[in-house]
Amino acid sequence: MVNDPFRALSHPIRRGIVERLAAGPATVGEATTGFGVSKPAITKHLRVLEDTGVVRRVVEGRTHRLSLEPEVLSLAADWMDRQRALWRRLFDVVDEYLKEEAHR
Amino acid sequence: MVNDPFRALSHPIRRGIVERLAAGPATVGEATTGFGVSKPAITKHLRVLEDTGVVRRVVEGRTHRLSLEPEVLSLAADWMDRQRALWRRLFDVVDEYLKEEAHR
DNA sequence: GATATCGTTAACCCTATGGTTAACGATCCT
DNA sequence: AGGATCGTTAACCATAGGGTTAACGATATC
Repeated sequence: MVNDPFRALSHPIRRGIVERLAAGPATVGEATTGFGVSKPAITKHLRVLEDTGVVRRVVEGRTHRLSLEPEVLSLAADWMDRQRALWRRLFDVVDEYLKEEAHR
Repeated sequence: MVNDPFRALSHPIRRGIVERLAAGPATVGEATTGFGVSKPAITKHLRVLEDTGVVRRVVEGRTHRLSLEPEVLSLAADWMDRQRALWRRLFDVVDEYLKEEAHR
């Protein structure tokens, strides 16, 4: 509903589904069995993934084929990259400071 | 409580706080003003960030100094990297397939 | 046509989440 | 001591989140 990729990834089952789909498209059954919850629960998780644009669904007869739509996830990945770059810079600054300190 | 970095990042205000702290340590006031919510709301967001290990707090007199503790966020970043690598591989496979197809 | 299979929808439940106001604790400043 | 400032705690509220069972719709299979 809020189209937030981090929200989509905030539940381990949804991350699990994404992991499986990262290996290639799969039916709902293939992509979601073994998580230890009921089918309606799965349906809801899929709805979140679709609403946020992470997963696309194509109905093929009575099965539904899911595939990953990584553009939205890329937004999250890019955010993480930017943050990580800042952490690194922060580490470098601290490092530099400690070196300067050591010279006195 | 569940120590899940994605959960910590699933709210825009918490991501905002992380972004500010990525620029360097700051007091609660410095890191959290301007989000348009009350102070108790901020306190709760900070609690989530602390519980998940993303942020550390050192009390300095009446102010509290917050600093980023990126190890936990790195877990999330690493997960994103692994996934991204898989998407790329998936793209390559599809690319390869389309090329093969074109040769016929 | 009857039945099995894939997956969803409907209705419901409980807890977590995110917000508020009011009051407080602790420190700093005159 | 008295007041301003930083931030938290307490109590409460509304909604979202994640789960269930029961029933269904639509396709496939015998």
